[in-house]
Amino acid sequence: MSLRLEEIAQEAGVSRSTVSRVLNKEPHVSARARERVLAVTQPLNFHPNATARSLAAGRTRNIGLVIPVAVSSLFTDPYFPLLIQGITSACNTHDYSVMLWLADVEQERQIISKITHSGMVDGVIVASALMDDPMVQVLLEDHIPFVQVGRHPTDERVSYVDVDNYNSAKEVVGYLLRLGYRRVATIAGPHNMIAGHDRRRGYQDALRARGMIPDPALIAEGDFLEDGGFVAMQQLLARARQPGANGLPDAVFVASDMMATGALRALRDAGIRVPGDMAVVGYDDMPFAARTEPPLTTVRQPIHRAGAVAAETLFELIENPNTPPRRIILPTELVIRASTGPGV
Amino acid sequence: MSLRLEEIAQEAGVSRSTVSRVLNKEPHVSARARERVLAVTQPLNFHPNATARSLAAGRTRNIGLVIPVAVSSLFTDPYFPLLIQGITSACNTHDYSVMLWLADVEQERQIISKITHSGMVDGVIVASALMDDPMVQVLLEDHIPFVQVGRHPTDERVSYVDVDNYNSAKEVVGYLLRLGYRRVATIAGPHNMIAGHDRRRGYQDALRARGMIPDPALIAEGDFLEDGGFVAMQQLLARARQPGANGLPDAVFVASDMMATGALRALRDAGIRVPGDMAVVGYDDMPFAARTEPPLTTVRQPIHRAGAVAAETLFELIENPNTPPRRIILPTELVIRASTGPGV
DNA sequence: CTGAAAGCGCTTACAG
DNA sequence: CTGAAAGCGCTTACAG
Repeated sequence: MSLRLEEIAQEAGVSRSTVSRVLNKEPHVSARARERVLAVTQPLNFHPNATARSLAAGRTRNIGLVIPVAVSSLFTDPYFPLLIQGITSACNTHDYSVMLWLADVEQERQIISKITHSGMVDGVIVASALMDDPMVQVLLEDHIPFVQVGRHPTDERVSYVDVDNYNSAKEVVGYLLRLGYRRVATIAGPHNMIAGHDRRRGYQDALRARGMIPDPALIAEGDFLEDGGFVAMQQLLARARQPGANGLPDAVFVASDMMATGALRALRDAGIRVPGDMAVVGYDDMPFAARTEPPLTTVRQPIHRAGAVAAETLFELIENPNTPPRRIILPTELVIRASTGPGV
Repeated sequence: MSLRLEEIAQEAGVSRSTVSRVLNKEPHVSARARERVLAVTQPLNFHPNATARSLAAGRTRNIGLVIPVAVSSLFTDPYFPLLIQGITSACNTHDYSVMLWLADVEQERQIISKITHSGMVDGVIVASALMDDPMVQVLLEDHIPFVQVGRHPTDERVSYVDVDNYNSAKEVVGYLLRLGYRRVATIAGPHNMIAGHDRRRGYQDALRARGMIPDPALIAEGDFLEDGGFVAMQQLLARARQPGANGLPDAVFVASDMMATGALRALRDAGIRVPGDMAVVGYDDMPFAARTEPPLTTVRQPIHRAGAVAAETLFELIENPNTPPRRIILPTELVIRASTGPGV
């Protein structure tokens, strides 16, 4: 169907090897040969067959992006589009392509083993793995270069890029405390996801740092999505109405902006004013966080950049197989808006 | 690194050809040979090298998903994640993989020609092409099987899946008219995107069908995103305040739910009540449409399904090269919620 | 610097 | 039904 190196070689009056060398930008080619080859190759917009090239070279220049099962429902979260944009943008500039797998419950195992055993990709990015995701072990055992978006809690062979969820959460809760809020609740992310876990710990330790004891009644858990935040806030409100309860929280740290919008909606429904009756903080600084009612104080994390850095780190691991595991923490930033008010 | 067919063959006591046949589920293999092969292949979780297989077979079982430049900013729209989920899900069940390209301004040409000339994929899905996207011509000329999500306005060689944007828009505007609204405005999508174009025409013809003449002052254009809807609504309001204007619209058909949330925000800011002062209609029925304030009357379109159908159509085109162009229209549904009120 | 040739790991007529 | 062998279109030592 398409032209082959052979045809180009004939046309240019050189050997197939030389054409290959020119196309791969290898150094030891005479200027003359190079010109001749490019003279026929450029106007034709010729690209060598990627499959044959992969087979011969032993590398595909493809990376896999795997978004595991339990979080694929999270795909309605603007987090993933941003991450994907970052990844594809790095791939474009480094001449890699990305294969996308949204791993489905029953299919996950099967997909992973296909990926790892069939040589479709040179490496893998795992987005938001669960804390106990077995996929990571498979990748490790099979020596597939991979980087995880989100740190691995225990295994230090895992390369990752993440933000400092623990300290950033601690910081923003500290900010609430300094504003004078005293019953600070949290709507945490899933405890089996590392970001959920770390932000929750940050919340707890911020309280402890002030000599306060985290009250389980002030901790609800959501799934990082809007509805989850809505339901979790309703739980918090219901608990506050129980006999013997200590009344409404005066502030809440919500572990994602999506959940925060759900929480705001629950508060609106309940006639509770923000920040007058309750301060609200989110996490992510999604584009919409500046436009919620009221605008959301939140923690900005560089999602697009995390994607790009993850990809670039993966390229490094692929191209230098002896690179030790890379653990990269990207900076966050506290963004103060109206939802936390002036304090009490 | 990995095992090859050769090793499996030796272990199973058959030839490499036979192993290949078993793995490819070809019919003419004796039960005995099949068993022997599977006996060694299954426990090992063996997968033949995808690259070698592609090269030998002349097909990759990969499809490309290309989201062109001008819409890649739209990637913050939940539309794309839903579409992608539909596509990957069909790919999983049909044993295809998807390669993802978000084509960037300068890179688009380059990416397309790499895709079409290097044989990385057997076909391509083009999501939301601009009406004059040159990529389509390239795909056509190079005889690459492809299907577009969104119809092509003129070229009947293009296979696509779409919804009936024109009639569904006409229908929902007709609904507003039957409710008694008389100054019905629209916030249209970009005129260079087919969906924006068609929904706008549907709006205009619904008015004409009632003997009304579309008033340019009642037509604003947005980019399908939240901010675009916000700005467009502000324009509409500003025009209504001009000297000689005929006052506020009493209803507005917004061409996407995202823009509708922006429009609602602009109305809230301006102290205009929905639906009391102005009825608002969206398009898409995104998950959040049921939770806006007030909940949004909208047109439900099956985005996830469109992705799956686009993929399946592409598989058909790939596997039966003589298939004539397929033009598939998926059904929409009018979803009535509070934002249009009981009528006047 | 350059070319002839082996080889990447499969699939698939072809012959039996 | 099965195997030996050619061939897919490249890359890359190897020799010169």
